[in-house]
Amino acid sequence: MPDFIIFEDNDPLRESLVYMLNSDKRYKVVYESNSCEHAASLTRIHQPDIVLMDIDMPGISGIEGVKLVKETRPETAVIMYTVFEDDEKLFACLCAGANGYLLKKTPPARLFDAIEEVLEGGAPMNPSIASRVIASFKKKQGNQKYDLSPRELEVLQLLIKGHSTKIIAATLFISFETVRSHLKNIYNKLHVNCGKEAIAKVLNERIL
Amino acid sequence: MPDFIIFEDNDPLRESLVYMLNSDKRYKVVYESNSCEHAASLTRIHQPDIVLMDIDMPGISGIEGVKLVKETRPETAVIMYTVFEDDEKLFACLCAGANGYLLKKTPPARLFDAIEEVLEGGAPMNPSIASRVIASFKKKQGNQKYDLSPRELEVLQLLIKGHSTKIIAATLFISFETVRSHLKNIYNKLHVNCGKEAIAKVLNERIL
DNA sequence: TTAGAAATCACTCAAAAGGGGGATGCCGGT
DNA sequence: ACCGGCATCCCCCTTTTGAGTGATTTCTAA
Repeated sequence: MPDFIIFEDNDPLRESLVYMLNSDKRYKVVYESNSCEHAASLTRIHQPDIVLMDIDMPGISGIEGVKLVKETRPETAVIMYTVFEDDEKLFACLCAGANGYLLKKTPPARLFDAIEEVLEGGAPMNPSIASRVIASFKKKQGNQKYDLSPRELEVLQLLIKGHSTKIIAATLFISFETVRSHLKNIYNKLHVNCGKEAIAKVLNERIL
Repeated sequence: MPDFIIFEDNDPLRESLVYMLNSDKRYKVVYESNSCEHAASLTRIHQPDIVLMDIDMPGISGIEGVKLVKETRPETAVIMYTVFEDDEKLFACLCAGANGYLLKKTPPARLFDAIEEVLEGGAPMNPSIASRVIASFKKKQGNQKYDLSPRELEVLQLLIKGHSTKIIAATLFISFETVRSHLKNIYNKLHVNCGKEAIAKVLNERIL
């Protein structure tokens, strides 16, 4: 049963979302909040599968909120639920790692579809949003969500072939210790703790 | 009259094969080579009906050779003619598209039978080879070429999520040392030396 | 019935990997 | 001129892993 957290400052709307989701026995809202103030710690504590996030909230915006959630727990799917239709906020959210982008005019039934869609790894969004995203692909290349340096990429590519630190060092003609440094930085950027996790993450999420 | 190409680096053997086949007025050897270096272009040029292919050759192996021939001209029948009886090479050849697999200990008379067999669309192979192929089909469904036990599969599935030995042990409610035993066996069966290589191999070759 | 697998656990030893520091030099932007 | 990112290297220390051996139990198939 997927766990939800809802960030939405409009009280009636938030409550009706909570009510809707909890009415469906497939879902469970484990937390609701009217601000992104503690998005990171809430995510760490509740380990939600899906986060519904408004953009326009007092204090920390939903765009920052997405970053906080994703940095804390990248596997949590974040669906933006907002009135904003302008490109700037849209792309800011997607760059921050949002999995879906729904307008508040979206009928509730479509919301449930969207939830199922993200659970299956999809990226639900309104048609008008989708077309803008497609259009942007002509130039925008969303590779570096992990912001790895060129050298780190080289090291990572060797790592995911299963090579040891020694072999990587020999291959790149640099010292063992340097490779270790790169690996430490890579692990931090990928939010993993060891090479095995890194390989698993990269290959499963086809990051490279 | 079916045309032959023979790839065999052992000169006396290759020459005797050529002599044998050309002595039979039903067959014609249109080319012979001691390496698979130009297997693709030779196949394109001579359009052979049958290729006799050794496995162990300097440079490009016969296994690669089969691929080259089959990619160039799928209707050409390839008969592997080799001393190797081990499963790994056998299955590699069959996966690469070999039509038959004969051991060099096969008497010449049987070789002619085999040629007729492939010309009729059959798949000639020595009984010992055939039995291994049949045997492999029982398990081939579940996990493919690596014959992992059910428990080993469970461990491997956790491994490729990047989990540590400790975590795997806790997840399966077995001891740390048992997981280590399973991992050692898995590494042997996958022909790798460490977990990172195993993850890389499994995910890159989408074995699971 | 017995030989062989599968699964379980244990112990040793050495190598590899991970986490924490810190240091240097280079380069680009403010 | 200064700061930050990048790449390079070094040290210390702990944990994890790999490799080798060996043992027990259970179950199945020859």
